[in-house]
Amino acid sequence: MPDRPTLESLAAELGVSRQTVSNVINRPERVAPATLERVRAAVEAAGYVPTLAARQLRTARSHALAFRLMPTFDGINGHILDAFLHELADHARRAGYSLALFSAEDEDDEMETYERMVAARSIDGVVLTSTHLDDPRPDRLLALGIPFVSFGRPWSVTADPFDAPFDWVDVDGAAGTEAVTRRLVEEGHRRIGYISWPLEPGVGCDRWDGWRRAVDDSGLATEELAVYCPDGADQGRQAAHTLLARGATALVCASDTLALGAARAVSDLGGGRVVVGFDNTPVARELSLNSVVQPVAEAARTALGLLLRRIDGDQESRHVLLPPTPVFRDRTLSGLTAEPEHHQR
Amino acid sequence: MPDRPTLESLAAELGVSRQTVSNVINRPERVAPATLERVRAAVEAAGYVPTLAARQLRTARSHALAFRLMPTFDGINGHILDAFLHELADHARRAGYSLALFSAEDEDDEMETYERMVAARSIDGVVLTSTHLDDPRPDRLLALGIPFVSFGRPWSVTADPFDAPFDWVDVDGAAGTEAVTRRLVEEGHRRIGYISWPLEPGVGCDRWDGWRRAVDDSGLATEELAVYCPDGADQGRQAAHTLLARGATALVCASDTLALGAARAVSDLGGGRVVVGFDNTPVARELSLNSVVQPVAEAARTALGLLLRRIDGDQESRHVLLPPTPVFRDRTLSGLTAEPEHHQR
DNA sequence: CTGAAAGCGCTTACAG
DNA sequence: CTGAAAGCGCTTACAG
Repeated sequence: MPDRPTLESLAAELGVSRQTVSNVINRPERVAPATLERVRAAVEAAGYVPTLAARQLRTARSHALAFRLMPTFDGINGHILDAFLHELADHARRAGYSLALFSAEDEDDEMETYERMVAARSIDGVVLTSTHLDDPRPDRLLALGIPFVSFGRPWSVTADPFDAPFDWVDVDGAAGTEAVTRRLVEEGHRRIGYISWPLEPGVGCDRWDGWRRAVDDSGLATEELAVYCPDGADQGRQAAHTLLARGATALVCASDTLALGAARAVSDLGGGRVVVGFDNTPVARELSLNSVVQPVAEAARTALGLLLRRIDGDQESRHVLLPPTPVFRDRTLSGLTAEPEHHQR
Repeated sequence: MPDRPTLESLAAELGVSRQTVSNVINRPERVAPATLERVRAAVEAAGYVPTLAARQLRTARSHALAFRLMPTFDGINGHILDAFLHELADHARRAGYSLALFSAEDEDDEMETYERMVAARSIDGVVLTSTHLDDPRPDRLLALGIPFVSFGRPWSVTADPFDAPFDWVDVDGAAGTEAVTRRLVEEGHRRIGYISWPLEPGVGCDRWDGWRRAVDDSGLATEELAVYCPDGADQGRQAAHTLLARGATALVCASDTLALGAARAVSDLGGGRVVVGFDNTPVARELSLNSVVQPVAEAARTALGLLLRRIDGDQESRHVLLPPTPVFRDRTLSGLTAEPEHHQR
């Protein structure tokens, strides 16, 4: 048994040229059936796998995708990104791509890392996450000329995300809070509060918009029933107390963290009020909180598909908005039974 | 400006040979100061970065480490692995290594992935996590001959982990629960319960051991004050009720998930009992639960150091056990003030 | 359908 | 201190 089989050593052993072996692996249709079978058996027996570096050097394709691991300041909400990464790794592998994971200090550091990776030809594309208002990264990646896809739409005061000159996938948060709110209206609620972080264009604003639409459509009061505060359980609890004092009977929250606090406020007052969070995090599941499930697996699959298409040279920009699904677990909500656990990893 | 600078194009431009440029990058001490400076300036100006694949092919080193993203069945406890991965990515990058992330169905799938990566020469080493009783992976990696380090000691009924023929880093869970329990004894508690998943060698058993040592040493009762149940908030709550009924005034839990449930049981009874969890997860922070902080950053740094040393040919096996740190936040604990938040990411 | 040739971009001994 | 040569292991046109 040689040190490690190569195309050369295998070919010599079989009495064929090494490009025949290469063809067996890369273009089997060009090889005669008999040869094909013979070579394949030998490849199998030797446990031969082409050396990645050699292939990369020759094809100028790394079959690797860059992914920045975001600092999870908040491990509760970081859950969505974690789940997204899992799904992405899964689908990437099936497509023959690997994930080059890295962490960065800040966005400049992040961009420098992409630049270095591109210069070293060690990645074919980038998966961006956690886009925010006036995010400089898409433009810089566009300038770099590296294919990329964003999980998260470009947030902007002026521009329409559907006009963006790059691919993105996002979850329609507004649709989620709207569905939740309409459901609460159907259940008979007339004063439905909303708790979220400050309202500049972004995730919180998007979710706020859904609540507002549903409440407006139903002719219910809105103004004094929205409270804006930083994302945190304590803040959510305080905000909830304010809203409950204003007569709210149900609270729609922009995150499970806020909902966690809101639920405590409700229990401070002896219960009987409904709280709904967002993201269906592990805490929500453990505490049987109502929440909204993001279709993370579908988002990851879609993002990967868009990116691979880009890498293959497609120039057209695509934008995909996916609908989330409310999950009601709280028995307080009349007539509702808890839905089966969604074991999204 | 050429398509993309290579050693060749840079050398031609500067009127030197390409190995001189290569020397400037890899062995600057062999180059005359004047040449060095001139070449460096050109490299900088051109934004030249060596193509990774070519270097890999030549040096037979990928400078990449494999890491399996574990399915996080439980996003609360999965937090430690997430934090570990962050730190690992950080330190790896500083050491010039990248992380090849992948997900796998099960351990067979995981092993096959390592084998393929080794065959394709696309990784230099493996970082193993989530070791368990009779884990088959270390032996298989040993047989593969690929350098690896394990975050988690080898759990076994018979063998001493310090005799293992491979490198591992782990957190001394027993030391954590022992410290916590002794502290509770100092605070005057005489009936201190313990809640954990079933006691086969592993993390739960290790943490149990610390509690038992402290309780035994203090001459307190143990037998009826330990309850074993699956890891979950509901289970923790139920177990806590059992122990509280047996007169426990403090509850040491093997996880924050169990502690979350136990805290609810305590509040069911009107409070006044102390609960301590483990891992200092985001939930514990949000809910001001007492917990134990794992030194994740140090574990990641140590693991990487051991692995790189292995990759460099060191044959000796090293085993490192790191002490965790209790964090008391609950004001119920007399005389204690909340410690400053540990913002481990 | 199969094989001889060229080359991807680097680094590593080895002469000079 | 600097340069000419060889080669890492592949794949891709191109002949035959």
